Amino acid sequence: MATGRTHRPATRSRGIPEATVARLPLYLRALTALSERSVPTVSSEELAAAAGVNSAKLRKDFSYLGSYGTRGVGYDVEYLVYQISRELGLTQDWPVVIVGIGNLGAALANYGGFASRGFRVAALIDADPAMAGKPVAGIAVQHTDELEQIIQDNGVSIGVIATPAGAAQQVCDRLVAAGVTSILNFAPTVLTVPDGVDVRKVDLSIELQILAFHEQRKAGEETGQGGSEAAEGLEGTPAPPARAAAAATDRKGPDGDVPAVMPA
Amino acid sequence: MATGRTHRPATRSRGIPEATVARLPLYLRALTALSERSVPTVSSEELAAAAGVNSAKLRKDFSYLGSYGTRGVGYDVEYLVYQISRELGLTQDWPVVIVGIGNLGAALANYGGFASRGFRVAALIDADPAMAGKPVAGIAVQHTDELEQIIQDNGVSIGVIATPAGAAQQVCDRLVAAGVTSILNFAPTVLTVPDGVDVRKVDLSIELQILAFHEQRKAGEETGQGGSEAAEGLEGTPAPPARAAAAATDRKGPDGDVPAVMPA
DNA sequence: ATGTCTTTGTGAACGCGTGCACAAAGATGG
DNA sequence: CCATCTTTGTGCACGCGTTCACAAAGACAT
Repeated sequence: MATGRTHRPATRSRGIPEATVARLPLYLRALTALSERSVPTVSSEELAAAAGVNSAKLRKDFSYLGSYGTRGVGYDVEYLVYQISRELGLTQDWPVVIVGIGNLGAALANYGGFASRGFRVAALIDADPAMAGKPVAGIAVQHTDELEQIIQDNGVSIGVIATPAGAAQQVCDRLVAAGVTSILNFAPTVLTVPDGVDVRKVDLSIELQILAFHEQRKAGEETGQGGSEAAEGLEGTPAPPARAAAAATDRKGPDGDVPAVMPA
Repeated sequence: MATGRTHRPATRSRGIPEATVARLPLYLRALTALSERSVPTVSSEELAAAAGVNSAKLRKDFSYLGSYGTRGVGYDVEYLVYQISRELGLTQDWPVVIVGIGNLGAALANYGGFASRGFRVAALIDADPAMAGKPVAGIAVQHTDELEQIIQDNGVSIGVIATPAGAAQQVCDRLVAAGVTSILNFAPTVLTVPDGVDVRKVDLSIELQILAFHEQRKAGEETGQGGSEAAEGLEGTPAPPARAAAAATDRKGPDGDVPAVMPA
């Protein structure tokens, strides 16, 4: 409560919808590009196109941050870059540790997108003693034993897990115990964390599976036959006695392309 | 999604909600683990816990697929594994090409999660002539010139883009022109694609930025003052125009979005 | 068979996010 | 100073997704 400022629109700080937060980095990227081209101002329509979203949505998103635009003109690029950066907390430097320096971990360490936006790789950690001391992306890999010390010394609050699935939870526990409160998880596992700790996961195989679903659907629509009818192939699969039969008959029908969805 | 008109007027193409589709891979993973432990059946409560979701949500998700459970008992693990696999289109083999074999591309090529679920890396493609022929993950890298031929010969419909941002759109266009209809994009760029083409993006830096936002919020609550307070520093200038100068100084270097891998 | 007990499947209410459409705000020109 | 034109900011309606709560369905014991 610094100034006696009348209550700022409650929309401030707390009220920003999660969906909006997720888009802010997108806007920031588009704005940065404009900034580099020395574009002074931009309209919601133009910026929305650059970010790949609807202009109304963009305006509403910005409205949660405040009234930073000028009617009849648009938004001041530099000003908006600063406001969004501040809102996202990118005006400060975030030390990050990457645990698990395999192919993915190394790729992340080399990823320019990190350093370019207020994130600094404070340390690379791996459980393999043979990796210790080995330089990756210009940084010497350290052994897991030093994990706690590293986090404390650097005041790290964000950790990236790029270990095999089997080690993820254990690493996660140690990170949290050491003080990390935000985790970006690349391991294909569900992490359990105490309240107050944020976890975001990036799952490569899941993304592909989702694409496969749509791909199959597209193929099914074209040919008039989809994968739905595959229930027949159950013969070879171990299925529950009664259930297999029941489901099969249930879905039998003209087989058309009656999806596995049954309206009541 | 990504960009362009991914707006699906919901042709009621399929009754399965997008949110449900996104969770199916999660259930599948948990079920596979149970299957390996030879667990015969599982209740919605147990499975939900393993997948990290609410049990009611899980039951509703499954209800879109059909009635595959047995009241009083639960779900037959093997049967459900098959049903979900089929629904996701994983009972068939999907040839995939990875374009851009830098650190990230190599990591993806080595990622076991792909091959283990019906995805087969048909080819690795890179624009650097020096990479051609070089084996990565046991597969010889091929030059971009052969992209179209590779896609046709292998009947590839899913492409993964791991190139620098600058090359992404161009690669995307070529992939689409050659017949690819689903794209997984790792480049920090908004891709524009024609209708009928699905694009999913994985943006490492965006995920970190979202974490930073929450981290800042947490820090702000603790100290009783936080990021919002930072606004005070600028409180003197309510008008955008003057703001530009101040904001510009804090942004050092043009950096922009440096791609994950390889040079342009 | 019948009753009890477990777990599913789902109707209904609720909340969030999206997109439309328009009034208000400010720039611009006469 | 007034008229006109551009673009923001937002009230509102709609649809999707989540969650609750419970009846129905089946297993199991007696």
